[in-house]
Amino acid sequence: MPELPEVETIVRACRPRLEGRSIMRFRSLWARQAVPSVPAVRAGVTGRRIVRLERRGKFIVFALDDDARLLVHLRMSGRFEFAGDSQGEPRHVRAVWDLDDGSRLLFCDARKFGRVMYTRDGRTWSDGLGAEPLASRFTAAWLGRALAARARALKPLLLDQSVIAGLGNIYTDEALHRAGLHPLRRSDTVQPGEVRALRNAIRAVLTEGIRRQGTTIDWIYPGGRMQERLRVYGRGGEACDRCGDTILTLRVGQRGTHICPTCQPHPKSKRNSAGSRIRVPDRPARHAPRDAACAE
DNA sequence: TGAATTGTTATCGT
DNA sequence: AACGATAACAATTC
Repeated sequence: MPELPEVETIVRACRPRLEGRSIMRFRSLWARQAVPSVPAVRAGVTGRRIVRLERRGKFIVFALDDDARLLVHLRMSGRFEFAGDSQGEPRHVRAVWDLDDGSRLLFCDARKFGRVMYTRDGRTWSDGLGAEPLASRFTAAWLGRALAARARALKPLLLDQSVIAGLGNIYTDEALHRAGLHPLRRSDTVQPGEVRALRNAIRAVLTEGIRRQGTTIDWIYPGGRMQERLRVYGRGGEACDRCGDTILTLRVGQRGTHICPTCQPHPKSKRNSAGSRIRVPDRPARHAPRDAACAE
């Protein structure tokens, strides 16, 4: 579940070992991770020097010396490891980069959701990604316009990578709690003072997350200490540190969601009855597998 | 065993 | 028609 702070921590840790290195060889042990294809990635990166290692949203960006980019998305369970760093054989190795100093970078990914993407389009590959929440342009005014431009529940909007890039489930819940906003609050009803609180809360949780090197809640991401500072995430049934009320776990947009009902009062009564309509798809409408049509 | 997790895509409803 | 909500999906661990 690496979100922005975890990815930033990984990038900072890998930067001294990757910047300036040349890629001698690339191997993929899981064909579907490579976009557009394993041969395309291999041809693109072999012999190239890594000029900079950067982060954009939750993407790790290898800026290559020919202006092409290698993008790695860790998705749920991806992680980087250097060969020899840990005792024993690394598990779930899906890709390997041999570098010119003899070191080897491993991409390990138990669930195989991670992606390694090669693009020559250094300028516009990230056009579909939203604002960087820690950039100076991420102001209350900008966020206010983004919220007002849509009529969506706050939490799904904050999780939408095309609006803001980098927030995931943990930091979204934390930011909403710190801002005192309910995850189902409609984005276009948020008042200016609340927008400022939300903007500041987002930056505060992400900054603190980076300072504490991310959140470690399971075996996927080791080394973080932000879990000690979480106020709602994973704390259903416990007392809110701020008001003492019991933290609730609910379901918002198919995501486990944690709130303090006192600090984050529900918007209005239950005016939006759309949310109460439970539509049961009588038939999952299984479509014919489309792999017949699009051979890869 | 089923729940949990991310982001993309297809589809349904308004 | 455009937008928002929803579900399915990829795969694995506990």
